[in-house]
This record gives sequence, C-alpha cells and structure tokens, in this order.
Amino acid sequence: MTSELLADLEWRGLIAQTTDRQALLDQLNGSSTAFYIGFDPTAPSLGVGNLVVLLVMRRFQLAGHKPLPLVGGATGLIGDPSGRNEERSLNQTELVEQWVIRIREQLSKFLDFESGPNAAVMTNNLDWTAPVSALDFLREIGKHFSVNQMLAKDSVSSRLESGGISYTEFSYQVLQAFDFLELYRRFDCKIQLGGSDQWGNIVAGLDLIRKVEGVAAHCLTIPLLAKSDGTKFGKSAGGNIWLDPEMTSPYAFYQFWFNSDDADIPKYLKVFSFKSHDEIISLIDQHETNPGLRNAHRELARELTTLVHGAGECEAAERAAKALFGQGELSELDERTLESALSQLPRTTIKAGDPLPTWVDLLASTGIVDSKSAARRIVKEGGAYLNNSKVVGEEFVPSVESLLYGRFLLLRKGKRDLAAVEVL
RNA sequence: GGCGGGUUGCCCGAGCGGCCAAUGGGAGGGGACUGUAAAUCCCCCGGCUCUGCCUUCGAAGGUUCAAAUCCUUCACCCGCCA
Repeated sequence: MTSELLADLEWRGLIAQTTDRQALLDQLNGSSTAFYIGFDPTAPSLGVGNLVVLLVMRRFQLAGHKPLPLVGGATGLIGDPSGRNEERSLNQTELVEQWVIRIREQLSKFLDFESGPNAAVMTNNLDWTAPVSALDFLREIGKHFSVNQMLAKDSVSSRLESGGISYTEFSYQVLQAFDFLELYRRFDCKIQLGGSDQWGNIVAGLDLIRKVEGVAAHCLTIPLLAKSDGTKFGKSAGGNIWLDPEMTSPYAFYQFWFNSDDADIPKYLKVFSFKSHDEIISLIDQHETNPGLRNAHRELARELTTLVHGAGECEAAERAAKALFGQGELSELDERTLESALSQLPRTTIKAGDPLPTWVDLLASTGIVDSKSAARRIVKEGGAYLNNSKVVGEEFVPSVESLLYGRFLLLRKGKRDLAAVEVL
C-alpha cells in the first residue's frame, strides 16, 4: 500500500475533484480497496483519450488496490448525455456486443488479472442490468432518485437548454448509479474513478449507496486532458488515435506522441509516463534546455508505444521513422529495412505487369489525399513527393526505374504524411 | 394553441431572383522559416472523364429563360404571447 498515491496523482495533475479528501486518503491507506472505472463501448476500440483514465487505474493497482474495469455492455446501449449537446443515435445491439468483446480484450493488457488479492476483475454492467425487469428497476432503484436532483445535473440541464433529452439518456445516471451499488455489493467496491465529466453520474452512485446501504463510498475524478492550443486531445490529421493497431498503426501511434506540441510535453510526461518524478523532471529539464533534440518527445513516444503495442512494435516504428525521415538516400536502405519500414504505413498494391497509374491516381489510391481533386491540388502546390523527391507534374507516370527494389514506391504528402505502394 | 424569427459548405456565419460552388472567420491542407515543434508569412480548401461538366444552401413540390434567394406543404430549432 502506497500512501503516496494521492500525492503522486496530485503532482501529475491527475485529480480534478474528490469526495472528502481525508476520508479517501484514510480508505486508501487503510486497506487494499476495490475501485472501478466504466468504459462505454461507443467505438470498436479505446482511444488515446481513454488512456489517461486507464493509466490512473493502473497506478491504483500498482499502489495495491483492486481494479474492477467495467465495460458498459448496458450503458453503451443507452448513451451517456454527459458532455454532449445532442442526443446520441443508438448503436445496434450486436455491434455493441462486438465492441464490448474488443474493449475487454484491450483493457486486459493494462492491468494485472492474475496475481495476488488485488488482481483485477473484468466486469460488464449488462450482467446485472439485463436480468432486472423494468418494474423491479423502477421500484428498487428508481424510487431513490429525485427527478429534481436529476434535472439539476449539468449533463441534463445543459441538454434541456439545447436540444432536449430523451427519457433514455435521462436515465443514464440511474444506470450508472446502479452499477456502483452493484459493484459495492459484489466486490465491496468503494471508489469510483472517472473523467471529470463523470462527476454527476458518480455522485448519483454515491448517493444511492448511502441511501440503500448506509455506506459512504468515495470517488475521484480526473481532469479531461486538453491541448495547450485549446483543441481536443487525441486527434490527429487522420482522425482519432486508437489503441487498436489495426485502426492506428504502431507507427502512427508513435508519431502521434513524437509530434506533440512542445508546450504539451511536460504535462503529457506527468500524465502518461510511469517514470519516477526525478526522471520526469530531468526530461522536462532537457526538453526546456534543448527542445530541438526532442528527447522528451522520443522518450514519451517510446514508453507509450511500448506499453500499448509492445517493445517489438515500438522498435519497428522507430526504425521505420529513422529510415523514412532519415537524412540518407532511400536507395541506401537495404531491402529488408525498407520493407519493414513501409509495412508500418498505409499501403496499396498494384498487380505486377499492370501499367503504373498516373501520379494523381497513385496519390488518391493510397488514401493519403481524400480525392483526386485534392491530389491535383497537392501536386500543384508542390507538396507531393515520390521517394522523397518532389514531383510536380499531374500527368507524371512513375517509371519502372522508380520502383525501389523493383517493387516499392514511397509516397509523401507534405512533411510527414507517408504511404507506400507495393507491386505484387 | 396564437404570432414572429430561423435551418447555408467540417464549424460559425454572410448572401435574399441572374455577376454564386456561394463574402468573411475558424478548423483543415501545402509552401517558406525551423527541430518530423509552436508562432509568423504566402497559397489552397465540393466532386469529376477539369478552359467544361456534375452535385450542394433543412425536405418535397411549384413559379421562372434562370432560385440559396419567390410560392406551397412538411420537419426541426429559437423567441414572444396564451
């Protein structure tokens, strides 16, 4: 048991709000405590935004507490109104089921489910929600909720002012409160963690547990991470950065961190890195003295890519970056290095013997640009490169000689958007 | 229920019969400068078989040689009154 846990979280800027701080501290110091965080399946994969909360969960486990990661098989069917000004459209139940399976699998990589009394236990709120009849739910759970209080929650009141809210989403907080109660009953779960937008939902659970069980549970919310320029964290040009390697390649994942704004680096290190305070301080120091070196960026990218995708994938991503952005000639790369570097990139193939498409068609077919018009534009603007040299003719058709090792082409849009073409 | 206002491209927001693929800002993209950063400056920013054509201005109809702009109906939003 580390009594340092809360102090550490504080130092890292990972505490937005808590219930009575002393009570929480006493609970955490007193005994290994079961705690939970819910993840609703709203996509096939968790994104890098979920990582913040996920890693806090890991920190709790490392400090000796028992994680109960919850995948919202039930709540995912309903839709959380928090932080949204529009009603969500409901996803197909089969789809949500698939997402639940995928997200469970993802979560399991970040926690220890095997060893010791504080091994994590995977949970799914569908398990206790599905068997309850609507009548029982209304009588046993619903009776404890005052609509007046429910309406006062930010998530609801803001929606009443904008587009309105369906009864379905209005009920969300009750479901989440029921989860907390159920986990308390099943696992003696006394703490809920969550993003700061979850405060209202979490408090609903605390109230319910107090009313039904007469127990004071605790909670801690984590600030929603924002970038220094005010834009949303976790997106890049290509969209969301996912944890699933099929959806965001380890290379792209590595690049996401490596390309972080300088201004965000100190914050990111604190939030995401498991390095010691001293190590982090020293990295921030280096970064401030010599930002051009990008040492802190590199360490951050390396640590997270290794954590999420494993050491092997991280090395491959780094090798690829080195090869593709390298100072040297592409033709100096040996075939194997080149091949493995290109394998990290979005890739299209062309049948051997087929004539090579025009430059514009080639760019468009890799998806590096959205349309042929966009391809023409980028070519006209001098932002399209073949094997690292600028190509300006729209009508240009790469010759067989440009094929690296007779089968590869490296396409680039702008400074760092790469794609590969392989002739098979 | 009554009266009035609104719905425009990724977002905000002009346009109010032809000169409109539609002003302006933001986001996004390219270039220059750098460090695969930020800021700054310049340029671009519906699609295509691209000196032209096609699809866009809440939806469906209609008037007109011609509509984002006028008319009708429908849907949703926002005010004021009941």
